[in-house]
Amino acid sequence: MNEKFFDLKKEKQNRMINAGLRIFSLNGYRHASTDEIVKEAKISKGLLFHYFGSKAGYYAFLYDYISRFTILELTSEIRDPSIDYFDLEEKILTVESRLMDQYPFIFLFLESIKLEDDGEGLSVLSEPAKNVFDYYEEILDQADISDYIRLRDTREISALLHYVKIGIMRELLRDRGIPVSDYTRKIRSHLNVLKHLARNL
Amino acid sequence: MNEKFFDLKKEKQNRMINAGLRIFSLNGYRHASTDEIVKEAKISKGLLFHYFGSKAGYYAFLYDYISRFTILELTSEIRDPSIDYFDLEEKILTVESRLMDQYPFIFLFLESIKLEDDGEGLSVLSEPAKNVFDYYEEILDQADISDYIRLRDTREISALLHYVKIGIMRELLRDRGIPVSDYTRKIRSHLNVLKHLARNL
DNA sequence: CTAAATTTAGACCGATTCAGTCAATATTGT
DNA sequence: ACAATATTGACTGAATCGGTCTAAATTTAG
Repeated sequence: MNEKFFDLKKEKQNRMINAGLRIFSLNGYRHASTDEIVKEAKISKGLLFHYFGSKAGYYAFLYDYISRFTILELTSEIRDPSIDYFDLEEKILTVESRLMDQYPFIFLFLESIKLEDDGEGLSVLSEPAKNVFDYYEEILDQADISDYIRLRDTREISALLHYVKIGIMRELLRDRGIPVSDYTRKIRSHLNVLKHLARNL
Repeated sequence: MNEKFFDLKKEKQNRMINAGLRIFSLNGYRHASTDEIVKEAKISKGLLFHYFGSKAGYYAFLYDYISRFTILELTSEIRDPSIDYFDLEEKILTVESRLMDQYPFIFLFLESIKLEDDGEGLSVLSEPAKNVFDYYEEILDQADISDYIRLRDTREISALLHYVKIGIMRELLRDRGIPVSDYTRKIRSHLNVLKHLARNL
């Protein structure tokens, strides 16, 4: 990629990043067209290829940039994960909300990579310092669950919460008019239901 | 469509139906190619157009057939929805399992229609007798929740369960080797976690 | 102000993919 | 054996694809 991309105005950078996150999440690598991406980003086609060289290069950049950024934000906010499990989940949610304010489709993009089956798309994904999903598992395993003795472990609730998050984010994909804060609020509400249920075990 | 489709061997009918359900769920109407569908269904291209006339006609058939079939199975199995809420959810799950044995991607297909934004794809969807999603809401609202006094209503748990179902089904989309029974078991396990939590309120 | 350097646009290209057709072949029923 | 029906897949023109390139717009330097 062309490093001068980072000299562009932040707003334009984000438009170019968000367009890719949305179109790739929606259609997968193969069916995501660069025409659709530049239209969404409101830039010319030449510009995309000027900065990223190729569709594959652009895809690789997005994955690398977004996964590093996510891990960075999580590590800096959550220095000690051995706190109460639901407090940790809330903290994670706070970080995710902030990330989504800037990149609404960030987690749908990461999720869509799990479904990716196109050879070219897959071959181009670098393994960033530490895989995002592994990182989640790692910190959630350190959480304190002593308040919920009847809960053997939290994996099932974490998985459940993950499904809820993805489900609500996919609703965001549909209607672009709805602000991100609405989704954060919804997710927090579901988290509270679960917390409430678990507290009373 | 050509009604003689129903004279084909059931196995071939189902192959033709399931291929469409999978490819349309995965890619949406516009990016789902008939080439990919006939390859998945192991039939020739001519055959698809012989029975359904056009891509749009095929899409319309799938929606109409699948949503009628789903409602039919639900109504015949659940004659009285005013039973205990979690018992009702289990009953629904049983019907869904049976449906997924025959059409593994049935609910992902219905879900994907919510995201559909292609003009031609949308214009062709007939409103079947009663919308599937409305039907779900209707019966779930009749459930008995007197055992869970602290639960104001079940909407939030139903929504949560829906997200879990869709999430697990999407995992099914990835790896075609895994049998449907695995997914049913997983969903049932999550349902049990929720039931267990709610019972102890 | 001007000229050089840089950024951006979008028409354009050859290749590929698309929905749909159709003449030929295979299968079925009598 | 023969007619009727079911099925195939090569083929078509149109559209779309990733990527290029020249020229215009904008910014920077003197």
